[in-house]
Amino acid sequence: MGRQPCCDKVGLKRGPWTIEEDHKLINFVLNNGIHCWRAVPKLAGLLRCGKSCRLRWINYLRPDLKRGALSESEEDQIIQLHARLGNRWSKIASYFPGRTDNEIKNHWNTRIKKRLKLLGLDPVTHKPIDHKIDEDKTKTTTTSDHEPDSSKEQEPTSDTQNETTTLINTDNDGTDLLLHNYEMLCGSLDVGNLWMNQLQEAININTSYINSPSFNSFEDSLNPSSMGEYSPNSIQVEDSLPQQWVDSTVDSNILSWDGFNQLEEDELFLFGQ
DNA sequence: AAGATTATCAACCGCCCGAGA
DNA sequence: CTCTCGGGCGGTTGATAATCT
Repeated sequence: MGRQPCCDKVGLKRGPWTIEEDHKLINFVLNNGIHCWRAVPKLAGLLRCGKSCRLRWINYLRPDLKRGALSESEEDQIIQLHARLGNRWSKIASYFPGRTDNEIKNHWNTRIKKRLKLLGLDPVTHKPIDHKIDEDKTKTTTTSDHEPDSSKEQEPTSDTQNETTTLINTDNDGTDLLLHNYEMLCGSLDVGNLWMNQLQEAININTSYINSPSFNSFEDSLNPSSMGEYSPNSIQVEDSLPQQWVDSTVDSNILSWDGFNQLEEDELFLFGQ
């Protein structure tokens, strides 16, 4: 029998999102917030399922996303958190404001795994590969910390919390960091200014980028003839969302930047979801 | 230059869980 | 208590880009 699918998939679009679809989703979320993902595609005029919209928003369109490659220190932090938490990517991602679980998972699977193997470490156990068999033999007598028992949530205790967060931020608590970022997004900070700062940053990046050799390919990505299926990878700058918007909407009135400045605080609840 | 291989990452799938009826 | 629904999560796939031969 099985469950019904999350949505009626007949006639729904799949695959890469177009800029137009992104605009529709962004515009809808900013104007209406998120109450029910299932309803979003219909209300936003998208031929996508709610899950797909949610994923697109969380992994790509959220304004607070930090894009660009993960630094080596971030990698180290991920490794240590993975040793503690296992494949609980969302939990690991919660220690990296602006990073998504998908991003961290991908990074783990494509890079960190290899890096650990090169170091002679098992990516699963985080122990030397040569000793894996021996470790397995003794595993029954010791508690494994790399595959945590899902029945007992391994929330860091005050001690482990300190131990963990020191590697996140030497002079700050990870929770505080998250709360700080949350407050930044939802609290007293004017989101319009936040966005305008990012816009300014994006403009600065673009200004230098225009003079770079890869600007031609960047220009191509803006060519209306290529406005159908597009790949963000083709834009070879460390692009944040606002930057992409600048790239794609600078001459568009689909989304007015002025509108962000007018957002009331009570309209910002969606950023805290 | 062209084809083959590898790397990257956005997106999808299916399961699980919690909330609410 | 049971069932349904929606959101969230982790695993996986597939398209594209980058690199190699």
